[in-house]
Amino acid sequence: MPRVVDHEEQRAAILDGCFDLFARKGYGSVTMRGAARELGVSTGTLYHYFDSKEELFRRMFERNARRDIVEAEGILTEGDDLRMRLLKLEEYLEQRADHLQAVLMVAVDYLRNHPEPTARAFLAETAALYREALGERLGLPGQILGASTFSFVLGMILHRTLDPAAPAFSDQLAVLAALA
Amino acid sequence: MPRVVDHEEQRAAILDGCFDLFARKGYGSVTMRGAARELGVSTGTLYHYFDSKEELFRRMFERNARRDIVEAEGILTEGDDLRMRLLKLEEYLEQRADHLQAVLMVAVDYLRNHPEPTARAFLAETAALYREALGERLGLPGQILGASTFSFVLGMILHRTLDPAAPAFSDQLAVLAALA
Amino acid sequence: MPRVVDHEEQRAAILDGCFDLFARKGYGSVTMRGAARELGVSTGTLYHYFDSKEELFRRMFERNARRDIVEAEGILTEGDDLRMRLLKLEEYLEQRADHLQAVLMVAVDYLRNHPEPTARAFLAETAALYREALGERLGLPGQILGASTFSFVLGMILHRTLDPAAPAFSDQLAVLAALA
Amino acid sequence: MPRVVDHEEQRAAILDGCFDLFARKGYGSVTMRGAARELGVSTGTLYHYFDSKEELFRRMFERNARRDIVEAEGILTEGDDLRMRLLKLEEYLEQRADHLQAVLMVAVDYLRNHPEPTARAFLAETAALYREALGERLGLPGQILGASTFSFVLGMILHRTLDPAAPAFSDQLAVLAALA
DNA sequence: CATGAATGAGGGTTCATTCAT
DNA sequence: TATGAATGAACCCTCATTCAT
Repeated sequence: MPRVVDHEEQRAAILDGCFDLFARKGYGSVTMRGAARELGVSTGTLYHYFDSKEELFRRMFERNARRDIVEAEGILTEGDDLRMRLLKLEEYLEQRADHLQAVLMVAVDYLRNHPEPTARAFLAETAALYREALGERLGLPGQILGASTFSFVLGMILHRTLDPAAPAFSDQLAVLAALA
Repeated sequence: MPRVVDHEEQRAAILDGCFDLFARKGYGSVTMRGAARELGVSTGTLYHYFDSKEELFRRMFERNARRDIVEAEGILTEGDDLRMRLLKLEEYLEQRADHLQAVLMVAVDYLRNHPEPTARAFLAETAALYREALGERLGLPGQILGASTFSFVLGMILHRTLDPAAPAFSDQLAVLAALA
Repeated sequence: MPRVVDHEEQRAAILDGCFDLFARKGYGSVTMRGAARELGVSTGTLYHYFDSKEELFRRMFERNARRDIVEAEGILTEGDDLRMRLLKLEEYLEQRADHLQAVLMVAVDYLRNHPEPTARAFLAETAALYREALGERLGLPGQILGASTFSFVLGMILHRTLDPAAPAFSDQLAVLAALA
Repeated sequence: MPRVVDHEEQRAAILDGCFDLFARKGYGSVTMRGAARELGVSTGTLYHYFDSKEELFRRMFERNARRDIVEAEGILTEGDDLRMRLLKLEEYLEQRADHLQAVLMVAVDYLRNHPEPTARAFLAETAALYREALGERLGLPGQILGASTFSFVLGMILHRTLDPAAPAFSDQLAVLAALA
């Protein structure tokens, strides 16, 4: 037997250690050497577990998305009325604002570095995961309503990223709640 | 001082020729050599007019923003009622969807390549230009309402970028119009 | 000592499985990991049986040479007259052209990757095996005649490798036969 | 104007400086960094003049072939009878043995590193240059005779490369002359 | 005996920028 | 003013070999 290491566990450990790095610096600015150094392994080891930088990124990104969704589902408990659920959403967004900004940034960044259709498809799938979770948890009837709300959330996050002086999520969501 | 005129004309010509390049390939994938070749000048000339790739980008980006806004103002004519103005917005967005997606992408892309505060500040300013133009033209009372609508527009564009299967702008704006 | 038997069998199995790999991809392009995978063993096992990639190659190469010679001797039966034997040679060469090209390629390839005198000496020895077998089987009197014929055969193989449009072995050998 | 350098002259200077390196170490063992160092330029400069290692090699190889042929033609003067011309060939081969061995080695080496059909085609073309020059200069009637002689010459060179103890060119050519 | 995880120097190549002309 | 040759650090990735298990 080789060094007593559970292959899948190691992969997971690397992925977990990677998210921050990608989130902080962006896809294009993460170097495999840098990642290896940060993780305390060699570049060879990184390539032992992942075929390429892109594969490393994709697995990390998907893993993160699933975790985000689980976490969101823990907060956006069903059953309450819509106003209540919007408040929960606000709480979640505010709590995880930095993280979500990072996710968005890194997604766009990845897209720019990989213009191939497969990369687009990968991101579309992952975006759908988030969108569906949001629509479901918010109990919004109809696809379009869910997608529009997702657009709004996406936009608020991006808006704040581009301009930190953008209004708080709570204020913007209040507009939505008032209309609803 | 005819020299100066030529000088400024050259600068402008370079900037105009640059937007497509940045939009198509992204900030990180534009090389100064490539840009020079595409523009039919030498790298030396590029550096004669602009101190760095970043300066080239900034001037190009700002110039584009001003043009976008002028164009939008031509379409989002004031005077009509809100529903009418939302229809005009829809028309503008649909017409310029690709361009606006590119602008968004390139902005985020630039941010990732330049994490310094000055870069953030530059983008925040430019974002404000767009936001204010939108609020004004739509005749939305109150900053927050304007900012929220801007978030929504931003989100729709980004949503479509991440997932081309996202609902059409018209459908999403219809949700907004129905609420209003 | 059944252990020893197994051991030697394993070595032989590895060597036999290796030739194709080296022939197909060339010395420089065979990786120990790739070889291990193809053979269905681990890199560790490879290194257990052979000290280095070079040793693996040498043993494989020599083993192959011996087999080639045995095979050639089966075809180039003595006793016939020279013209007859040249026809047999032609038959053998045509039959095994691809294999012989591969042997030649891999030999040169190995030489380039190991410029040390010991590597040259190893190849010189192996070349002598082929040359002597050829001279003997063809019944050529004198070393120089044998060596010259060997040069010619070598040249035909290399010629065809460099330029697949080179004349067929039969046509070239006909020139030789006509002179003889 | 940029640094006063004739582009084509520089290219030629690099190519000339490269041959020895490739000949000495083989295609696979020449690194662009190493080549740059040896030539006293930076890797960037190498890539300024040649798109890739392969292009550098090809141009160098073809240039060398043309020079070889010009040189051979200077020695293998026409007009003499065949025996005389074979003596001249012997003189040329002996004089340039090391060089020709190197050419052969590097050609095979290149083939192993670039298995693509275009690489084969390139080598086939270059081989044809040598073959035709030889046939013409030796005044050999018929394609097959020329090609066979080329095979023989190729074989002698390779033979000597594989086994330095192989008979001298003169002795082997004497066999040919005796037959003719 | 056998495994395969781990290493890290080194591979080809890119690119923002400088500067002699 | 304009040119483009030159730089060299840094990029992603490979691979022979080692060694803990």
